[in-house]
Amino acid sequence: MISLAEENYLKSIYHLSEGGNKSVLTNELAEAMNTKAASVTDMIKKLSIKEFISYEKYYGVNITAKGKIVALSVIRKHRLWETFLVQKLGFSWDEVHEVAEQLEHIQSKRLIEKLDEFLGFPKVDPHGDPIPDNNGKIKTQQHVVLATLKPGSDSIIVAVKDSDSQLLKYLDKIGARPGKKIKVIEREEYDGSMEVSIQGQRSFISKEVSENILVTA
Amino acid sequence: MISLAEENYLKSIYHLSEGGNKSVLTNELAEAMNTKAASVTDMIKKLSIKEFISYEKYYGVNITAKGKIVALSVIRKHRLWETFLVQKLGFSWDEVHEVAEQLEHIQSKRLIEKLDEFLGFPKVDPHGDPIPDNNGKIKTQQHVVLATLKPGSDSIIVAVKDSDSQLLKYLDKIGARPGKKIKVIEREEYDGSMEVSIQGQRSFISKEVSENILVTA
DNA sequence: AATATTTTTTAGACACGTCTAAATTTAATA
DNA sequence: TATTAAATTTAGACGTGTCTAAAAAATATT
Repeated sequence: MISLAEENYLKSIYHLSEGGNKSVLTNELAEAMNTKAASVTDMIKKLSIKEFISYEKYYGVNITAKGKIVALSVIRKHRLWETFLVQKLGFSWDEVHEVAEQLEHIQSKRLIEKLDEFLGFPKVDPHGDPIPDNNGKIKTQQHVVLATLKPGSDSIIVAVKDSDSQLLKYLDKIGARPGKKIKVIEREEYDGSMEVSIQGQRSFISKEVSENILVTA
Repeated sequence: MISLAEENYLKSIYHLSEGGNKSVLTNELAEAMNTKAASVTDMIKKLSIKEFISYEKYYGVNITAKGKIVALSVIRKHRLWETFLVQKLGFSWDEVHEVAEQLEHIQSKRLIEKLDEFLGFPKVDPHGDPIPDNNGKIKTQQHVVLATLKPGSDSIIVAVKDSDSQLLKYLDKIGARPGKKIKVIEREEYDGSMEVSIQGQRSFISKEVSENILVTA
């Protein structure tokens, strides 16, 4: 059996390693998990014994294939629940993260299969992030950070990086949701801020914001 | 904050005390919680300090008004989720209990309000048990155990006591679901078994079964 | 009423997940 | 390269919830 804490660690390691493509350092994890480095070391040892990660002292951890399966299962559940909350219960996309953090730990294969079916087998969640399938396969989206686009560029928003409620509320206000067309009108080299147009609505956005918006390449 | 274990104990105490109408003994609780008497004593002390129950050594526990609020909130969530699983996800009523045991601990007022609305503010769950309202008010149903009825009696099934999957599957087979009319054809005094008719379908049921079926008075 | 039995509580222990403070290792800097 | 700084691990502790074995209290039996 895998505990709630272990699931959360694996999910975090998966994300921080960008899907298992690089190692994750103790302090990074401590920051992400809102805990202390010493606690991370303890948990890392346990996950290592259970072979969910490989771990070399002082050099960070790497998630194993076995660990990835767990992480992707949790991520799948998280994103399906978020979709449910928005599409069926009428939550707005900035309200779903915390609740989904709890729902993602419900253990029932059947529940997730039924939920997936009930939602019409969605491919992405309300933030545009891809939902891993039943076998842990995830479509890595071909995307680019809005901040890197040059003036005149035309593209479509595919996802939002951060799930911070404040950011999402703001994006909602300027109409920036996955699927919408976005055009870069101007870009200020000094601070990286830009003027964009989303469905005719013009907005000035800071670099912090444009770095959180992912668009088609 | 109240822990998962504490919520489960309070729920159990509420049920065993029949809604707070009698005290609950340590061994009863241990049996219900699938744990040892010593563990129950430990937890009882904690719940007592937090004033969810009152407790006199060697004489069992009584749930307080404060404890009842917690218990009823958990029961409300449990029954709403069961309703969701059956009505929206297509679970059968014998499959929902375990999953609802997990879902009942999700902490989000908003989620439960939305879910309630999504389900059309149901008054009873799939087993016929009343769903407490937002303020912890619960309609105590006027019912009688089928086992006590005399031959010739006509009534309507209102609920099923046990949530055991085997029992529910069996009841499904003989058509015994809340809302259905049931007539006692004959009753064997020796072992308490009876022949009943549900929508024209005749079945012989043992005393164990008839004691789990609640009907209108 | 004295003794035996059952129920409940206490004492002491353990796994989990966390912490602080100190020690160790690696990386950075002079 | 010697020293300082930063990151990481170890040691020892704590709260939660559980357990077993033993002690204490209540109930039942002779």
